[in-house]
Amino acid sequence: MRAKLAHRWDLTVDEAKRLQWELSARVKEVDELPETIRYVAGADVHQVGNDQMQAVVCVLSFPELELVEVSRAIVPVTFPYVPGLLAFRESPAVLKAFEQLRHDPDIALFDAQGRAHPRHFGLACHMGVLLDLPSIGCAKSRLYGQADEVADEEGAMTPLYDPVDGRILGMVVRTKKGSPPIYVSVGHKVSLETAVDFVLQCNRPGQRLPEPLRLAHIHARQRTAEPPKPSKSQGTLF
DNA sequence: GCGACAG
DNA sequence: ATCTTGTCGC
Repeated sequence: MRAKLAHRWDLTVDEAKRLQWELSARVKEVDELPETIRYVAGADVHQVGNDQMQAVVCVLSFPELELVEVSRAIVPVTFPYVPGLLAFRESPAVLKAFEQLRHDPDIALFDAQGRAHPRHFGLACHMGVLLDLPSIGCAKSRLYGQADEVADEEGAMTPLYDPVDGRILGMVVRTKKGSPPIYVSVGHKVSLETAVDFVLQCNRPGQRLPEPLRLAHIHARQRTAEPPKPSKSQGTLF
């Protein structure tokens, strides 16, 4: 699937922040997803070497959670890691991986924040808006917001608040007893309630991360076996 | 000025 | 994210 909205990515830090403020107004925090979810996507990005980003999108059937497709894209690094501007570093690779999908997902989970972001526009919101796809942010650690401690019981959760206005930005969820909680927030076209419920439905017992992201993480870690470059010596020596 | 800071 | 093996614990 291709993005329905596009913009340049080679922006300055200030321009990028301004764009986030503008685009954050386009986020829809109400459920606007298909009656029946057939495919769920999980996207993760890993840095390869020092100058390349590799994105992997895994599409799983729902609610079976069986892997049906893996898309992979490698793109050169064009933006530094700046807290709050992760999307400008990883999105080009993510969008390319989504373009190559043969099975379009009904919703996508991202290994990043959604509305739980200083400008309420984390990577999950960014991808959801550009792809016009229901999306959910599911990060392994906190970027922005305050929350109480979460009980160490599977399924326990507590709200994540904006320190400025007290608004609820997301939910801190303990998906696995004894492990750090995950930060779930709205990406696009879903309510926070639906987002949390969906993440839990994608979670396999004993796992900290929802299956789509767990698999994307595993696949993204593996470097693509370099396609044998056409070489004169190949097949012509001797 | 100081601490915090998705991946 | 990455540099990196074994190891302590359920």
